[in-house]
Amino acid sequence: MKDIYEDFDRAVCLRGEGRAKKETQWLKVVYGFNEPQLPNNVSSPNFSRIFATNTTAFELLVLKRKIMGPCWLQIKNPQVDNKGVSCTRTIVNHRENIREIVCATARIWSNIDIDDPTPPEALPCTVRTFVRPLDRFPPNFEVRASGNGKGLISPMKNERMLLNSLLVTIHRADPDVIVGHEFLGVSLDVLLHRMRELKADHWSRIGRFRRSRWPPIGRQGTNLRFLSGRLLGDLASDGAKDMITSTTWSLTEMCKTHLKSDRQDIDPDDTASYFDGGVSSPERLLTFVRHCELDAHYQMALAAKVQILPLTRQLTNLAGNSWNKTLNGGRAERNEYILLHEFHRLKYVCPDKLWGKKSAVAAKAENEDGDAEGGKTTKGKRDKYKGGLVFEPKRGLWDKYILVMDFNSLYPSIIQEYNIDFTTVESVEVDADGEEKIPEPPSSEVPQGVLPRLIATLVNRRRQVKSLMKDKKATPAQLLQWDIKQMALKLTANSMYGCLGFEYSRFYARPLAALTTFKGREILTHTRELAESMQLDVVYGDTDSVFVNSNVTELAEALKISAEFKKAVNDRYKLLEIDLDGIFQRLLLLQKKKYAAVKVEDGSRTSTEVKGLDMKRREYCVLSKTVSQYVLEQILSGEATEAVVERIHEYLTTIGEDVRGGKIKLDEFIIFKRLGKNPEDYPDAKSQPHVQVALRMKARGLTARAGDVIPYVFCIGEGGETAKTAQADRAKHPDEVRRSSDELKIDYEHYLAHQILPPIERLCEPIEGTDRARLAECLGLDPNRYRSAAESEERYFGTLDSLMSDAERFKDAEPFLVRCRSCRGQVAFAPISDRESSLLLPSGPACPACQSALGTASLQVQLETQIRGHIAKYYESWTVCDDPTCGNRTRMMGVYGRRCLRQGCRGTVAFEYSDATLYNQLRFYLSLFDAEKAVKTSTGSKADEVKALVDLQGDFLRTMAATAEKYLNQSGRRWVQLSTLFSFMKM
DNA sequence: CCCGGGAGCGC
DNA sequence: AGGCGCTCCCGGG
Repeated sequence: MKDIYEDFDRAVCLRGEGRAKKETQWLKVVYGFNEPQLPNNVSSPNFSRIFATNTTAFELLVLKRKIMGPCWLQIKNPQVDNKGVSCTRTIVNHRENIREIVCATARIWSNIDIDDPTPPEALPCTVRTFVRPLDRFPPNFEVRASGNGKGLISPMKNERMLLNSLLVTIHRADPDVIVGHEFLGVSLDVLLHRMRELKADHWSRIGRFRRSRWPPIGRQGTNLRFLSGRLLGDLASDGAKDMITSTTWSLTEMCKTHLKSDRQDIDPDDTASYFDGGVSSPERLLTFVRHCELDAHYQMALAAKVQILPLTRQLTNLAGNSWNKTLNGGRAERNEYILLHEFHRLKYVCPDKLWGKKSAVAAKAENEDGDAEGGKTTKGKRDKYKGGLVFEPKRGLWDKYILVMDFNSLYPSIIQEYNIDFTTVESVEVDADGEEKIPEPPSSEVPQGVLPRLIATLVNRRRQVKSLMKDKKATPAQLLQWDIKQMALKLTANSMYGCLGFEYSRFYARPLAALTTFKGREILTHTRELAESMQLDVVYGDTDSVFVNSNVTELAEALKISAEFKKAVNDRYKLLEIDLDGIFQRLLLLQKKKYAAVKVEDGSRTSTEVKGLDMKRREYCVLSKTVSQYVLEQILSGEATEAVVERIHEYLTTIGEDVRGGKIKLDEFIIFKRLGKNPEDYPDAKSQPHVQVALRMKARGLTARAGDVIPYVFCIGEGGETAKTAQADRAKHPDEVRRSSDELKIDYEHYLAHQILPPIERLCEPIEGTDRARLAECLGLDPNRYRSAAESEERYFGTLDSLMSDAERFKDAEPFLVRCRSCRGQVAFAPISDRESSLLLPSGPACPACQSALGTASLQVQLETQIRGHIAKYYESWTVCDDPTCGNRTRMMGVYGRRCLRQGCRGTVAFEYSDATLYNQLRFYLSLFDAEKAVKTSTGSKADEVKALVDLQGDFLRTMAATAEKYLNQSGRRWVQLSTLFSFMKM
C-alpha cells in the first residue's frame, strides 16, 4: 500500500504549479478499477495533490509489467496462430441514399510469418467471394460461378445471407490481422450499419469480443473497438500514409507506383450496371467479382510491399504502446509511451493524461499570455516558437560541383550534445515584454538527462544493427529485418523533438523544443561562417544542410574539398556530425525549398532530384508535370542556352497544338485537392472546385470526407460560354466527364494558361533568352496578356532605343491612311525612306493610283482626324481581362484596382487601348515625317535619294511633323502616366 | 493593393 | 491530435 517515490520536478511544473520540488515523499495508494475514480483536483490539510487518478488499466498494465509491444503474456493459454485476411466489399447505394453491400471477398492466408519476405502471391491462400443480386442474377451466373478458377464464388440470395456467410467465414478463419483499404473509414462503417439493420447472426464475430447487444456505433472511422482482438492494417489510415509515398493513396495509384500493376478503376455509378440481371450473359458480373478478388490481393500485396506489419511491430516494441494504435494512429502516442516507460522505470511521477485537452503547461501559458496582453481575445493558437534556419538561396543554374553537406539527425544530436532534458534545463522566467526567452543548456557537470540517454540508446542500437547488416553471410530475410529495425530506431529517435513542441502532448515542453531549434540555428550559422572562412561559397542551406559550391569541375577535387570541410566542422563538436549527403553536377536553384539538381550517383551514373517544384505537387495535372519534366531536363542538360531555349519553345508549341487538338488523354488533366473539412462545412464552398465536386459526389451517395483527396477536371461551362459559369462549377469529377461522353469538354485554354504556363515560367525564370510572354506565345496564348508592365513599356520604348527597329517598335501601330479626293482610293502612308511604296515624291505627295497631287492641308486634316480618333478610343476606357478563358470586356472599373469583376475569375484587367498604345501611335505618326531619321536609316545609293527628297519636301515634312508633335508634346502627360511607363527603371 | 489564411511542400 | 519555414493562390477590405 505504501511506497516512496522521488518527485519529478518537471512533472510538477507541467501541471502548472510553479513550484519546482526536486524530491519529495509520496504516498502510493492502489485500489481496484471497480471503485469510482477520484477527482484529480482534490486536496486536504494532509495532502496537497493527487496524481494519476485517471490512469487507464492498459497504461497501468503495460507500465507495471514493462510490456514493450506485442509479446507473450501468461494470462491464460492464448491460442494464437497467425492468420491474415484481406477483405474487400464493394458497395452500392440505391434508393434513399443508403449504402448496401453487394459483394464481399475474403482472401485468407494462414500461418503467415510477417518477417518472411516472400510476397503474398507466392504463398498459399484461399479466396471466397460472396455476391448477391440487386434484382436477379444474370442467366447462367450460378453455373459459371461454380466453375470459376481459384476463387470460390458463393452467390447469395440477399444481403443478410451475404453478411451471415461472411461472418461465418471470418469466425472460422479467426484472423489476427485484417488488411484493407479505407476499411475503418468506409467498409467497416457500412458493414456495422447493415449488420445491425438486417439483424445479422453473430455479428460480433467480426471481432473477437463476444457481444449479444449492440453498443452504439460511433462516428465514421472511430469503430476500431468492434474489431477488438484483431489487428487492422488499413492502407489509407494515417499510420499507413506515413509509410507509403503517394499523392492520393487511392488503391489504383498505389498499385501503379508500388506494385507496378495497372489496376482498373470501376466507376461506382456503374456498379448497378454490372449487376444488371436483364442481360444475356453473366460475363459482366463475373468481371466485377474478379475485380473484387484482385483488389483483395492488391491490398495484401501492398501491405507486404511496404512492410507495414514488421515496421509497426518494431515501432511498437520500441515505444511499448498498442500495436493497433501504431497501425492506425499518429506518433504522439508512441512518444508518450516510450517516455512513460522510461520515467516509470526511474520512479518519476508522470504528468496526468488529459483527454482531448491541451497539456496543463500549454493551458497555463495561454492564460498568462491573456493576462499580460490585457485580455487579448483567445486567438486560437499561441505564437509559434522559431524553427529551422533557411538561407537565402543564390538563385540560378549552377554548373560546378555542389557539395550537399548535412548534419546527421540534427535535433536528436543536439538534445544529446547539449544535454537537453526535462530534468536538466532550468525553467525560464517569462519576459516582461512578452518575448519568450530561450533557456540555457545545463553546465557540463550536470549528469545526463533522461531524454538524451534515451536517444543515445536508440542511436547506439541503430549503430549496432547497421554493423550487423555489413555481415556478408546475412540472409536476405535477416537483412530485411535489420533494415526495418534500424528504420524504426531512427524514426523513434527523430520523433522525440516534434512531440516536445506539441501542445496536446503529455510531455509538452516548449522551452526544450525552442532551445533545440535555437541551437540548430546557431550551428547552421557557424557552419556557414566556417565554410566562408575556408573560401567556400555557400549557395543555399536549410535547417541542417549547407550547399557548398566547390567551384571545381573535377569530381576528385570536389571530394577532397568535402573531406576537408567535413573535418573542420566535426572537430568543433563532440557528437554532432556533418557528412557529405550528395554531390550535384548541376543545380537549378529557384526559391527557398524549391530546386532541382542532377545528382552524381556512384560511378558515372546520375539521377535527377527535384524538391518543392510545382511538378511535385498534387494540384498540378500529369500533363503539367510532363511538360515541366521536359523543360527541366532541357535546362539541366548542360547544353548551350540557345539550343535549350529553342527546344523548349518548339516543345511548348507542339504541346499547345496537341492539347487543342484533343490528343491528350483525360487522365492527364486530372487535378487533385484535399478536403480540409467535410464538404458541407465550407463557408465559401461555391468558389472551391474540389468542394463542389465533393458535394456532387455525396449527392450521388459516394463518400467525401475531411482528409479525402478529390480528383477533378476543368471543363468548359455548359452552353459553351466559357466566361459565364463560375470556375468552381466547371470542375467535374473524371467519372462525370467519362460518362458524359461528349457533353463535357475539357477547358484546354484554362489548362494551358493556369496549369502549364505558370510552372514553366517559374522554371525558366533564370534562363536567358526567353520570358513569359514568349512562353505563352509558344503555347498559343496571347503574349501581350502575359507581358509584365515593365516588359510592355520596354517593348514600346525600349531601354536601348537603337536596338529596336521601327518595324518592331511600331508593329502594332495603326497606319496613317491617306484618302485621295480625285480617285477616292485609300492608301497607307509608308515611311519616306521606302522609295518603292512612299507616296511622297520629290515633287510632293501624290496619289499612287491616279497620280493626282495631294494637298498638304488635306493630309494635315486627315492626320489630325485620325489622331483624334485614337484619343477618343483611349477615352472610351474599355478594359479586358487577361485571363484568356474569361475574356471579359467592359468599361466598368473595379473599386479594388485591376481585379476582374466577373465572379469567380482570377484575372487582371487592363485597358484594351492603353496610354502606352496611344503614345506609341503618336510616335509612329511622328516618325513618318521624321526627315533626319529617314536619312539615317537609308544606306548606299538610297541615302542620296532620300537626302534629296527631304531637302525638296522639307516644308511638307515639317508641317506634318508639327501636327503630330502638337498632340504628343502639349498633351502627352495627360494621357501617359509617366510613373507606370518608367516603372521598369526602378530597380 | 495589401494582408491574412489554407494547402502542400521541405527539413 | 508531431514541430516550424516558405512559396503560392485565393478572398476580402
